Amino acid sequence: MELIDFKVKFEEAFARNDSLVFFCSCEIAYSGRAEAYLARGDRIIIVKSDNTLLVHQPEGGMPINYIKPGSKIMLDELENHLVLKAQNMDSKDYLDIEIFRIHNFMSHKLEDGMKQELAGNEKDMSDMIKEHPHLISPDFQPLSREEHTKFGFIDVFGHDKKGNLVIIECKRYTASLQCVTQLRRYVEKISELKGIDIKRVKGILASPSISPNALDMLKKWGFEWKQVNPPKRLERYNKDQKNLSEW
Amino acid sequence: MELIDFKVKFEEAFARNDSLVFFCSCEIAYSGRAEAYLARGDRIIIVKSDNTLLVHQPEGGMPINYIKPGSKIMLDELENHLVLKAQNMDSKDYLDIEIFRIHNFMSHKLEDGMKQELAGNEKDMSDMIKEHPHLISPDFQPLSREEHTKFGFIDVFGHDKKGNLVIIECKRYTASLQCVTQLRRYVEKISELKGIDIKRVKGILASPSISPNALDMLKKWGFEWKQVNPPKRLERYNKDQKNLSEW
DNA sequence: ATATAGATCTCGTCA
DNA sequence: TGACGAGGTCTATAT
Repeated sequence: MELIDFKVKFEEAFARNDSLVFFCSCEIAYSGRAEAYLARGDRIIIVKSDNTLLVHQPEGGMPINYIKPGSKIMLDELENHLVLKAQNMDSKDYLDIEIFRIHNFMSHKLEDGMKQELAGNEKDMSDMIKEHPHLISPDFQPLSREEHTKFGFIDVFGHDKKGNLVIIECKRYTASLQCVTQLRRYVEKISELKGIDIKRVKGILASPSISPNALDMLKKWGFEWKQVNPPKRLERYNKDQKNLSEW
Repeated sequence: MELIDFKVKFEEAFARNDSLVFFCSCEIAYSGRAEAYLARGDRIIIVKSDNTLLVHQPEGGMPINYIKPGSKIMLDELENHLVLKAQNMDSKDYLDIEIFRIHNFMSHKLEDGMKQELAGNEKDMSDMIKEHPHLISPDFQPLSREEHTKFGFIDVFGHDKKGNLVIIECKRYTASLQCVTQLRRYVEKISELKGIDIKRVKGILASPSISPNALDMLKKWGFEWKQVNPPKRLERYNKDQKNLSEW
C-alpha cells in the first residue's frame, strides 16, 4: 500500500473513531519516563478508539512500545515517509513512529462493553481462608478479611485459642523474600498500633509454595508457612469445555 | 467476511507462519493460573509468528486475554461458529475463543530482529551514582555496583570516611514502604554475612521522591533518604526531535 | 492526587 | 530450572 493512500485511510478511520491496526516497517523513538530507540523493522501497530497506541514486534507477548489511553495522535507527512506521533500529556510520554512502508491496514468500529469475570485471585483466596479457617489450623479463628484499613492491608486477621492475634498473608504463587518482609511489616505495625507484645502476634504466610530463602527468613522471624492453593471457582466449567472439545 | 472464508485464510496464514490480526465478535473462556469468562463483544485478536496470542478490547492499554509465546493454536469449526483454542503447556494455560462473526482479517510475514535501546532505568541510575558519588554525599566512596552476588542484589555498595559500610538502594520512582523493607533486608543481610555491627552499616535510599510513610519507617530504622533523579541519556536527541517537529 | 499492593503480571539474569 | 528483582510496569482501591 502506498503511504499516501494509507494516510487517507488512516485519517478517515481515525476521524470515525474506529479501532485500527496496520503492519508497517518503522523506526521508533520514545521519550518520557525513560528514553528509548528502536531501529527499523516490521511491526504491528494498533490505535484504539480511546487513543491508546500499541506497537508489537512479530514475536513476544509484550508491546515493545505503547502510549496510554487518552493520548494525542497525529500522522504527519514528511518528504519520503510518514511520522505517527503520539503524546500523552498526563504521563508526559512522547512516541514518534517513522513509517517507511505499509504492508497492511484495516479498521472497524468495534462495540464492546463487557467486563471479564475472574476467579482465583488473591481476594478469592483470602475469602476461602476466612470461610474455611481449618485450612490454616484447627486453632485459627478468623475475625475479618480487611483490605485497606488504618491497620494496614492485611489479608485475613484473627486469633488462636491461646489468645494470640493472627495475621495471614496470602499469595497465589510461590512466596518470596518480599512476601516475608511484607508479613513482617504488618506484624510489627499491628503490634505497635494495638500495643500488643510482638510475641503475641503470629504471622502466617499462606501460599501454594515458598522459596527456601523465604522459608529460612520466615522461621528466623518466628512466622509460619501453611501450604494453601488458590481456589478456582470456574474450573469445572472449563473442564467440561475441554472434555467436550476432546470428543 | 464469512466464517468459512476466514477459516481458510486463517489456516493459510498460520501455516505460512505469518503474523495475523482480525477483528471479531467473540466470547472467551480462560483457564489456567486463574479462571475467567468474557461475554460476547467485539475484539482485536493477534496471533504472532511465535504463537503468542493476544486479545484486546477496543479500549484500554492491556490485553484482556493472552497466551504466552510457544502455545498450541488451532481453529475448530462448530455448527454455527468457530472456536480458536490456544494452549500453553509450560504455563498450563488454556484459552477458548468462540468466534461468531469476523469483521476484518489481515496477515503478513513480518521481519524484525531489532532490540530496543533504553536509557533511564535503575541500572543507569546506579551507574550514575557510582560515577558521581557526590550525588549521595561528599562522604560517600563507592566500591562496587553489584547486581547479583551472594551478598544480595545491592545497587551501589561503598563506605564513608568514618569507616561505615554504605548500602544504597536506587529507585527511579517514588520510594514506597516496600523499598524501605528491601533496604532493611539488605542491611541486615550484609551485617550478618560480614559479621559487622549493624550500627556500622548505613542504608541509603536514593530516589526522586518518597512517600510519607516510607520516610517515617526509613527514619525509624536509622536509614537516610537522598533525592536523586534518574538519568535520561537520550533526552537531548528527543528534545531535538520535538523542536524539529514544532517548527 | 497519592499511596499501596496485586497481577493469568512479564522479563532478564544469575546460581 | 528456580529464585529474585525491575518494569516506560499497569490496574484497582482507599485515603
